[in-house]
Amino acid sequence: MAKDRKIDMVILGLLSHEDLTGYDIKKRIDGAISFFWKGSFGSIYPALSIMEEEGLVKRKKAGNSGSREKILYHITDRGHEALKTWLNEEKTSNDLKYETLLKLYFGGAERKEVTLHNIEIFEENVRSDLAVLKTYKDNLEGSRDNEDHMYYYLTVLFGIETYEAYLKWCSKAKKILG
Amino acid sequence: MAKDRKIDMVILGLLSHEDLTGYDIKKRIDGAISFFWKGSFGSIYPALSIMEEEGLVKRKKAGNSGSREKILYHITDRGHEALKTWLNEEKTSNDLKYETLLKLYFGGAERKEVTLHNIEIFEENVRSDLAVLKTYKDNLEGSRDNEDHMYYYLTVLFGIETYEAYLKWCSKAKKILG
DNA sequence: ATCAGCATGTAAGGCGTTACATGATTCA
DNA sequence: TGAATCATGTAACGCCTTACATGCTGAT
Repeated sequence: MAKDRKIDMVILGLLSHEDLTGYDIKKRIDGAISFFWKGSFGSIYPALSIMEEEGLVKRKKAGNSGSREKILYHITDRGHEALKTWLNEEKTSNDLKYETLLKLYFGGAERKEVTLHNIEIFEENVRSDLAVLKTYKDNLEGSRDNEDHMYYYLTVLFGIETYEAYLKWCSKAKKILG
Repeated sequence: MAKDRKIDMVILGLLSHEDLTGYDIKKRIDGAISFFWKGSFGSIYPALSIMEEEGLVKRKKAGNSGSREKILYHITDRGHEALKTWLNEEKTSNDLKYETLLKLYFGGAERKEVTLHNIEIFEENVRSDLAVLKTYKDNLEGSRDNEDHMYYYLTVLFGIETYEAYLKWCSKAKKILG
């Protein structure tokens, strides 16, 4: 297995719920996951090929006759093992790159208004993302169902908690700079 | 200028305060900045060479005689312009990769205890980082000085606010999972 | 008919890390 | 004298993004 390619784990995690095509995987990543991870076709398709060779996933023909194949991937037992091994690894690295904070930190090189404006841009983005997260939360709380949704629910709660902290900070920061 | 190499801006930002060697720059990045940005020698030294060619920084000899040169870099006017241009760009992308949340999201593939344990690992890391940030804050509030420290202070506040939100979430999550 | 979305993939290149190589200086 | 830290740099490689190339399918 690759040393550090987390996209593999994203794919295995998604496939542990259901069989998916590469295209489906991309859509899932662009959904709720996009708040804490990203991935492009250019990383997904090659990863699927490599993992197929490694026996972590396998193809399931959707049985379309003459047309271009739509490739459904299925997780294998070895794939499940790899996923579990990763979940049990102590080392978990969160790689956070806030360009917003970089600009803030070096704000002294420009007029105060520029920094204030940058905070406002950040604030608006956070506000709109937070609104999305809250609809996710409401939907999840509306439909009372199985345990699997709980993990999804917890990531949404995480997002809401941190985004609200961002907003609180924005107010404070604007006041201090003001 | 490179399309998207933010390390350039980190370097220019640091040099806008004082002349530094590549080694110094690395130390600065590993300090307070490390909470929201990272950088290694393997990216710093090449970036300095490229930026020197572009006229954004220039060397200042420290005047050491026979020994291996210690290279002090100084920001040029063009460098200052580049920094300001970047500060004024509307597009600011925060690239956050939380492996912790990835593991949480796919927690359904393992026993609940594994997820609980992963949350606890996260919680402990956050707790110790938060303690560091709070000492930064206390030091900054102790020494009442110039405006430049204000930007640094705001990034520290940001860290404290979000880390406290993380801890709040950890408690909630453990209760929900428990 | 045409356009958006479904679907798979490749190529080029940028960015960054890790590990290595080298040597000076400082302090116990 | 030996270890830690200062200091600069390169090489190999890994990972990812962007852009491109190609064609199908379903709705209006």
